[in-house]
Amino acid sequence: MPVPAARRAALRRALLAWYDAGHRALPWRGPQHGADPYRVWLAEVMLQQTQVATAAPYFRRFVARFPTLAALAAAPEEEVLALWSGLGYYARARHLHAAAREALARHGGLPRTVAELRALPGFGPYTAGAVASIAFAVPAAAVDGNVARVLQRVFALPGSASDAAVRREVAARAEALVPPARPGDFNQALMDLGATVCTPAGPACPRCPLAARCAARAAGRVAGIPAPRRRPAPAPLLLACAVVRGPRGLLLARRPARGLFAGLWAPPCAEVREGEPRAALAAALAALGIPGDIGEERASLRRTLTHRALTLRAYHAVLRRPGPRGGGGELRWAAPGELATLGLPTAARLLLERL
DNA sequence: AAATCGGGGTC
DNA sequence: GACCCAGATTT
Repeated sequence: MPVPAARRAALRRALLAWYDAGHRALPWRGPQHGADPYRVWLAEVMLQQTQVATAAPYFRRFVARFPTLAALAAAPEEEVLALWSGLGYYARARHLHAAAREALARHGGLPRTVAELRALPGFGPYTAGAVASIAFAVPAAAVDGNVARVLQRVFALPGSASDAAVRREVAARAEALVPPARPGDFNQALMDLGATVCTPAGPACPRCPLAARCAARAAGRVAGIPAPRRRPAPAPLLLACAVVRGPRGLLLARRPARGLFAGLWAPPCAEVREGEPRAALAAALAALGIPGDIGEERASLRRTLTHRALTLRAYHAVLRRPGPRGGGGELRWAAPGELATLGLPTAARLLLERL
């Protein structure tokens, strides 16, 4: 169903006026209108499935170390992951790094069209639209969780935001609504509104610039739109980890390039079944080329991720042969003071704190 | 279409 | 504990 032109114009006007009257001051929003495309991109990636308050300190550290796309492209992946450590969804960092190199080589910087952006690693429909509209003033939609919720309510589109048919309908409305002028401000206004006013629970409708034009409000259905999504319970996962100490610190192994905590450093771990963690952990050490003997359990930690109920158990272990010599490989030693500068997942940091 | 991939904020 | 967050990629 198309949005009538008059309604479209009224929604745009009300939203941009609200945005101009006092949007949030955020580290990636430059003082003047034209934002730095690299900073816009970095912010969008960090903000994927991540709240503004969580991402902001990471953003500051990241741009301090890598102020430009060229600086990022020149860095080793290892350092990029270290700066991402604790933020989660680490594939984002690897894709960001790969995309920086690719964009520099092929376009001399970030390309300016949705299609070209979309072809880079880590650019999905949302991020391509957000960067194109905010950094390059391309009238493209950028539908994130906030925008989807706002539009579902404004147009009274029932159902869960994860439903494919709902997503298609919301995307179509968003495309039709983005104005040719100030598309980036318009998209950010929708996001700000969703984050600060049209919140998932207990939205502040009396403060909403769109309240008079909101179909869900008119129908008294704001609380039921969108419908909550049901997630399956996280599957249990037991990881046994070897705590190996040497003269140069604690032994770390790089996680495999795919899967959980991919590419990060952690004590050598093995996914094990309840009951035989030691044998499985010994086999994992042998597979790494460092056979060892597994001793007593030293610490354990439970942690729930979105789709995993993680249990980590740390076992004291002694190598039968000397461990790795230098860096550059899949194994390394880390002195206690070094851990903070390395890319470890939060679960591993918390486990080590308990030793 | 469903699963995978973190961590934290919020009620 | 449930639900969500400026989602993308793989299967």
